Amino acid sequence: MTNLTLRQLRYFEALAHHGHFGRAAEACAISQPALSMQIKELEGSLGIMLFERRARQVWLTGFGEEFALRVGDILRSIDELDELTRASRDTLQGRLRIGVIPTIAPYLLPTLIGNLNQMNAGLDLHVRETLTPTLIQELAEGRLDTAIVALPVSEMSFSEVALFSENFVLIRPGADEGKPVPDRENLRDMRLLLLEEGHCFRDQALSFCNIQSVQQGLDASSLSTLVQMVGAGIGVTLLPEMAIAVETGSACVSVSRFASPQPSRTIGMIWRKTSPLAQQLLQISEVVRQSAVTLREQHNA
Amino acid sequence: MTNLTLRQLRYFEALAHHGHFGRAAEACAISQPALSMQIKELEGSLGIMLFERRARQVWLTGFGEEFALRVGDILRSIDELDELTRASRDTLQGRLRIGVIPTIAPYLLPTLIGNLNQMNAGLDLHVRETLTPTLIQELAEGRLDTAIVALPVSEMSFSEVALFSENFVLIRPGADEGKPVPDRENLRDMRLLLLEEGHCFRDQALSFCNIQSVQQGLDASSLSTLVQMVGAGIGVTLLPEMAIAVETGSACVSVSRFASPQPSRTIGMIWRKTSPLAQQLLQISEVVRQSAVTLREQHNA
DNA sequence: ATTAGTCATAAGAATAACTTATCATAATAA
DNA sequence: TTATTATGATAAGTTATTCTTATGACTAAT
Repeated sequence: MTNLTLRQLRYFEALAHHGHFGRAAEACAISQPALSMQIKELEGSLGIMLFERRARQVWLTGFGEEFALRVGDILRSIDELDELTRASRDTLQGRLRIGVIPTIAPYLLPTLIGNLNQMNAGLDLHVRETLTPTLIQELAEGRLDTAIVALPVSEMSFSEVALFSENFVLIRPGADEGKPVPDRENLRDMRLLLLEEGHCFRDQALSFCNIQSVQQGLDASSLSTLVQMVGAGIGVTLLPEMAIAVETGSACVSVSRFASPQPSRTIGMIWRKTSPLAQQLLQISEVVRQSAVTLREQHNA
Repeated sequence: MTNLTLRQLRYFEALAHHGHFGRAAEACAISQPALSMQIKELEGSLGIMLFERRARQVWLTGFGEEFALRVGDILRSIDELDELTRASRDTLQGRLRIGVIPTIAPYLLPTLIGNLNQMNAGLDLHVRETLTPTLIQELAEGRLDTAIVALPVSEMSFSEVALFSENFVLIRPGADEGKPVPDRENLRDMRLLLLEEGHCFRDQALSFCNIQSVQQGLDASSLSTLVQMVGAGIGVTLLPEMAIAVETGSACVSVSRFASPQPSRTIGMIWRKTSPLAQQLLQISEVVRQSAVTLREQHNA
């Protein structure tokens, strides 16, 4: 048993509906014998008659009626499966697990989530905020669908697309407002406050200053803390552009741009090359890019 | 679209479960390429990837998970369909529409319904009580599955089985108790009360008396009424054996058997020769026969 | 008695599904 | 690195299923 087919169920439903082999067959776009055979096959494999055939009419047996009710439900479920598929084919639906580094997440996500939800009704967004190495591992293991990180990541098995680049600005105590902006050489002699080990932004800042490491045990766990420390006069720090609006609102600090070439980093999106979502992730990346643009415009306005 | 098959869904479920083409194929008792092809076919017809394939692992995409949930429900429904079928194959389940003539129904049905329900848990019994011509028509039109009537019905398109025969007894006013039992010739001269036109029992009674019709407009609509009329001294009547216990309980009437050969009729069951229920109806007829036997024994005890 | 309507059956053609053999790729081991 | 192993994809050919057309059988209506 259990070799009944959806085809048989569809033919069965048609015959139950039309009560006439010829017309049911026509409705199924097949010949009458083809339908007769499938019905016969179905009844044979079930071991029960579904229809009573009489000279000029065909009707369901009692069992056939019960059967028809269930078959109707099943075929409707199959139809829904089709609808679900059609709805998901182009626009991404369902779960999307996205990882974001901590120096991007708090600033970009509010806008991004808003944009994604607006464009994509059926999206179930799971956000993971953690350091790049963890994101890379979880992405590789299939526990994330994509991640927003600083490029490059240089993983052979990942695709990456650049989204935007953001400059770094200098944050000094409020009292330093108006003082000349130091260049990278001078910066090395100032007390530069940094994020904890593991944050890519720490490495990017160090790299700009051409130093390998700093000795003092004052590393902060968030940009927000860094800015507070600068406000307290403990030292200076760098901030990615995107964080300025949020982080310097309340603290009394001075924000200065560096002379060209300004330090910067490139933010991009990565996913497994094998990911079947590649197509849609590329679309998503466009939304992310647009969210960053919107954010910047809001800031400048 | 819409040419996805149950086979594909079963293979899909197996692969989703095992996460491994080879083992899933083994579980489906097919070769690995066969499964690969069906999955590929499925994904192709859907237009979406269901699995992400990597070197040593295969997992569901987000859409695939949603898909799997629904597919699981559908396959379980199909399994239930099988169970329903297995349960219905031998013992009659579901709706059974049975017609019974009015001179049998009130006496036989209580016992019969009890027996059927006892033997047959899943039986949804619909009883129709009306005159033989109506029963025959509704049976022919497929609005009944079977009927219990007096034989013969002589319809070419019906099968009939005899169930039992029952004698007719004479019902006279209580005061006639002990008087000699008239034979059919004498009976013709007594005031014989009958059911309305259309009742087969009316014709059977007339036939026994060798008369075509009676003139008086005193026809009753039920045996119960007839007995009440006899009790009131209006005349005499005949009663089928099965009705005696119920109908003569309260009225003050005399019950007498005729001399051999006693008048009688044969009760049988009929159904369309084309009915797929034939097999089971034959079983049902055995239950009806047994119910009549039980009834008679109760009466004689 | 003949005709028309309807479903079943038969034979052969077209499709679909499967099997075995083989290839390609990537992770593991040497 | 290089060889090995595990695993899924592909190709070619076979088998099974499903379809079509032609025809038969039965029954109701003319």
